[in-house]
Amino acid sequence: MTQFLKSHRCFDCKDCNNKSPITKSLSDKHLEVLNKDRFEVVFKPDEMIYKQGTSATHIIFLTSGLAKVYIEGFQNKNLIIKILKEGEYAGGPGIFSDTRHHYSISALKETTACFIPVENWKTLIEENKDFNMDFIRSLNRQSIFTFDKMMSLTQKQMHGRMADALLYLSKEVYGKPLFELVLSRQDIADMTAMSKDSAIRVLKEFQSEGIITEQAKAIEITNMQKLENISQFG
Amino acid sequence: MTQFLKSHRCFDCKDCNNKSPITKSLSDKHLEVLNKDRFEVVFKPDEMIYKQGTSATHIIFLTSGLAKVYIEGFQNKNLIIKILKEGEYAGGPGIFSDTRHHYSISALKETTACFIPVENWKTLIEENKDFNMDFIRSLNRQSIFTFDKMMSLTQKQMHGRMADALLYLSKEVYGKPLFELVLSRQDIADMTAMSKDSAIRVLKEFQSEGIITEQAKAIEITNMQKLENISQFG
DNA sequence: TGTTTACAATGATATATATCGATTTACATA
DNA sequence: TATGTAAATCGATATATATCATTGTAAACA
Repeated sequence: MTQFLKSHRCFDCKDCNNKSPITKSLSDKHLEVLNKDRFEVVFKPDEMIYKQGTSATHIIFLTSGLAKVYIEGFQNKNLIIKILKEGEYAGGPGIFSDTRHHYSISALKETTACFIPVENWKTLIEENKDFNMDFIRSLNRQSIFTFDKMMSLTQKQMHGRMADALLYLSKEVYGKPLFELVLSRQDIADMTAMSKDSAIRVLKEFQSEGIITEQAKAIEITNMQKLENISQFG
Repeated sequence: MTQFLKSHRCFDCKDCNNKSPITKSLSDKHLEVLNKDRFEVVFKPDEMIYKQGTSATHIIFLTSGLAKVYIEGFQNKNLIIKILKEGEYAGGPGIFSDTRHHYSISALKETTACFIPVENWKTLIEENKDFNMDFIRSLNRQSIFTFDKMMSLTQKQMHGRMADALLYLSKEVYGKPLFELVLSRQDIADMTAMSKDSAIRVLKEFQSEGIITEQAKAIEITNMQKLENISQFG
């Protein structure tokens, strides 16, 4: 008989709480609301967590692993809009509007996602002013992030966009200049809105100019200053 | 002595109410909160309503006219993200996060904007659940709109992007296939993330193919079906 | 009326980027 | 170890787009 585990890693939202800034302002009572109907699912690399177009019934928190959030376009062309890491959540803009997912999320490595019903999230919004404001603030930060990305993608050429993507991975996702590369070349192309071949070429150029070093499945940024210059003027 | 008029056009938010869906759920009491400290300013064409980078202290409603919302990039390259029309509002993602404006808004023709202090807006959010949900919904719809734009700009080539811009103007801004063109060629270029010269060229091509007709300061879409095809496959 | 000025248009050219075909490499599996 | 398969690489080429220099046009103005 199939067993659905309530929790693989987290036994209670209280334990998870310190990982996710968004839930900071919740009282024990409200953490219990969050905890009540949640369930966790473990995804293998490349498995889909959300599928664009499906019904948006749950908010997800990543309790472990890494996932890519991407919009599926025409002719198999995707655009990766962000990388989700442990402790971060994703609702998607459809949550309270048309209740559909406007992007897909898939696991980049073994990843655990915690699913929280939208109705419970709504309860928190309605009953806790601070949480509500934190949520709105987080939506706003999302927008600012998206605007930045849009400017990078539409106004810089390939080298500048690639620099931005590498800086994003290094600074915001991993927090260090040497990081494992779970993304394929195609993924990197999808982050920078260029063809796979171009992504390969630009990365090679960065390597031969000593800006990055690639060994096995890792990338190290060896000349951060130069990369930031390229980001700014490329 | 300089006179600051409380209102040029609207005497009370109650009168304005039917124009703006976002305020639909407000009671008389809360409309009074909205009304209390608001003030209107008339802008001449090309004048700046918000300047990117400045302090985000007010939400604005357009009570008349038309304005462009755009992000100022590097080397004078701007990206127009939307056109604001009568009854619509703009807060900007900085409102409740870093209290800075992340985009500029300037008038495209004589335009009246009503300024509402952020604190009053916040009061409404905190005291009226329905309004709060409407506001969140509206933020979400904004995000969906931005995602769509980002996909258009990064995954379509010039003709497709131009088609999208024209369809946007026709369907969402003016609501009809014949409309006055208050935008310059540079503006259109800034909407479609291409150079001014390219924008001119693509528009000329659309004209010679009978997709649009341009007379004086107006554009008419004469072959909507064809334009939609170009939008989809270009 | 002529003159200025900003905007629009256009052809020639340069540049950025995508595409294609052919190899190579890495890795999983028999 | 052999072998199949997907991913990465690379050069040649085609295409899309920007840039530049020039001309045209129409509204504003002296």
